[in-house]
Amino acid sequence: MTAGMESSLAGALRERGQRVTPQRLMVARVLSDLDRHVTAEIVFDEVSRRMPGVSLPTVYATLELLEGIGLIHRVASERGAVIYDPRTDAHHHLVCRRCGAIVDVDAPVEAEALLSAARSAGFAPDHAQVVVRGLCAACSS
Amino acid sequence: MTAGMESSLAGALRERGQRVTPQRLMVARVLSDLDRHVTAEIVFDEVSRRMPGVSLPTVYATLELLEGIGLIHRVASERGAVIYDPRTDAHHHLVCRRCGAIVDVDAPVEAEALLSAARSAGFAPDHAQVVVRGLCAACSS
DNA sequence: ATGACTGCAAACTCTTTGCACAACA
DNA sequence: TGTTGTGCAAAGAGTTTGCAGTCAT
Repeated sequence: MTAGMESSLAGALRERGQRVTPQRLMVARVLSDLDRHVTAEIVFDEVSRRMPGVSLPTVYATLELLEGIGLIHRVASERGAVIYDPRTDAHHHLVCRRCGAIVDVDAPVEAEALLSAARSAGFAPDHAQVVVRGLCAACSS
Repeated sequence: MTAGMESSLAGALRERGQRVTPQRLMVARVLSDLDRHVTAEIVFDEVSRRMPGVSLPTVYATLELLEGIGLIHRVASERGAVIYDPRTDAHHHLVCRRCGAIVDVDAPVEAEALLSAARSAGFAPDHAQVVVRGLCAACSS
């Protein structure tokens, strides 16, 4: 039983003494509804459809906020635009260096040693994510 | 005994029927001399110092070429600019989501299962790289 | 000789910033 | 009521593209 992203966000904001605004809630709702890799632009388009007038800078700011809270992850992106992923459970990504396609992979990877090493170095890790770069099926033929 | 990046590049180019140009060789030489995470801009500056007149688009094209050959790796980048890494042996990266700092980590990670899964999906992987996102020591205080 | 590569300049995309107004707490 | 957050517009950074001329093969 997972709390919706909207309520998780609301809780985190109150905890931090930040404001719960309709724009932020809408961005969270759109992310959990779309439930796939998205760019700021994609989120903006969908948010605009449901709540006209929300600005692109607000969407960017909210995505950053959600990442800081840990409700979404930022994925290494190929073609300029940053990709955000509403899936925060353990999984990894294949990234095509030619077309930029990003595909989920659910094979397990033991990265605890890496996270420990990170902490020893004074680094406060959010999460470890494997990025496999290469060519997708379409681009390698 | 590792072949210098320049000669590796020259060999790969001849094998592919592509041209061995002084600009390409210089980009390779600069990368192996700098021997650290670099942006296209950094490479361009150093190449320009040694061989004035080389253009930024040529540097971009050559970096892409070198990545395709496997002589350098592209690293997930935080702040706009793409980071290239001349180290191609197994290692991973800590990325600070606040200041964009990227630090090497040499802890081992078993990613064979992931690479197999990638191949099964028709994906032709170049390499697997773990990206640990979080806050660096300076930014978490 | 000839086709690939380079340089130049401009365009393009994505993202951030500054400032005035609005609205959550 | 006092900030924090938002919208608007513009700027900024990084990268790519088109084209004419050059050069490796």
